[in-house]
Amino acid sequence: MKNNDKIIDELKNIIKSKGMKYTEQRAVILQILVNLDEHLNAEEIHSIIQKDYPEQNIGIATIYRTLNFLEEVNLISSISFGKNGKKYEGNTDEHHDHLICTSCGKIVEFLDDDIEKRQEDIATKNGFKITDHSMQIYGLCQNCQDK
Amino acid sequence: MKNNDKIIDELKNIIKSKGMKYTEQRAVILQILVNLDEHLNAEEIHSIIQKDYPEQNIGIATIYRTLNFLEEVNLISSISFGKNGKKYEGNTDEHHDHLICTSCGKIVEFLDDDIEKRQEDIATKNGFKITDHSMQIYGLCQNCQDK
DNA sequence: GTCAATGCAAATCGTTTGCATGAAC
DNA sequence: GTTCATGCAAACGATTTGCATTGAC
Repeated sequence: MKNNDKIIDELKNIIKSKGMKYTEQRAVILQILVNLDEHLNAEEIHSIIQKDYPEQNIGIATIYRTLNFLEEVNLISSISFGKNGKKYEGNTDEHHDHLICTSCGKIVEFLDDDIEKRQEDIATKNGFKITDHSMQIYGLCQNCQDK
Repeated sequence: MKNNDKIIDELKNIIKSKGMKYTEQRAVILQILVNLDEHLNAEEIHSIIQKDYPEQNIGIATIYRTLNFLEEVNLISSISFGKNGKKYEGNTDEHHDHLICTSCGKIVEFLDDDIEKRQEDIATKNGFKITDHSMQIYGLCQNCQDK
């Protein structure tokens, strides 16, 4: 739980520095994303709260508001699917990209230095500044190919 | 207009082979995406039709249905934005990827063989089959950085 | 004439917003 | 006590669906 405390401290600092107010809701949502090593969407986070934190009654609007805020201050990040909306994960130190199954939604994380470098080169060459280093490869995972 | 005829023939063949029916609407939508060298969303296509094909009165539902169909049979392809929805482009022979400005929506197409190869390697290593070879880099374009 | 495709309006899904209430400071 | 955050419900925008009508074959 040390990691946990650290990131909650970070949250508190950011909130204070922005003249905002620290709330239990924000902490719970951040903790879920940091602790569970999964990619979750707003609805899934809502369910987890109802199951694991039954004393909390967090509205779905608050979840969306909090997710937007946490992403803005870089404590979490999101990847978006064609239509299934967005999924979030707690930010770790290491940047990585995603391999996403378009059929079942399975996500594999990977990091490839060559691609990272090439990405930067291409962006620079075109006058772009990569803001979030986000890249996704869509395809079919083994299971879904077999169907 | 030769290119045009060719792709419309292709459309006709696909439609016939599937026991479906050829309609003017489907042809118009495909032609717009093939002729205009732009990335368009459903609403934009709708406007273009009202302006350039005033004799046609194509409902927005038909546009969505047609776009889904055309993408399924690989005559067009789409890229998706965070929330601004999806944009479509006519398929050319050469595959390419997209560099997308998250602020103004500007899109730059590029192709990098190294990345293509690495992508394939990574996908294969993880049991994935890349279905649509889609990759997007999000960032800020020159203009939007200057603001 | 049959069956698929269309246009329209209503429905749906994910997400956002307005507002009165409640909690943090 | 002031101000920000919350929960709720209503609003929203993009996309989909149900259904009667139209058009391709």
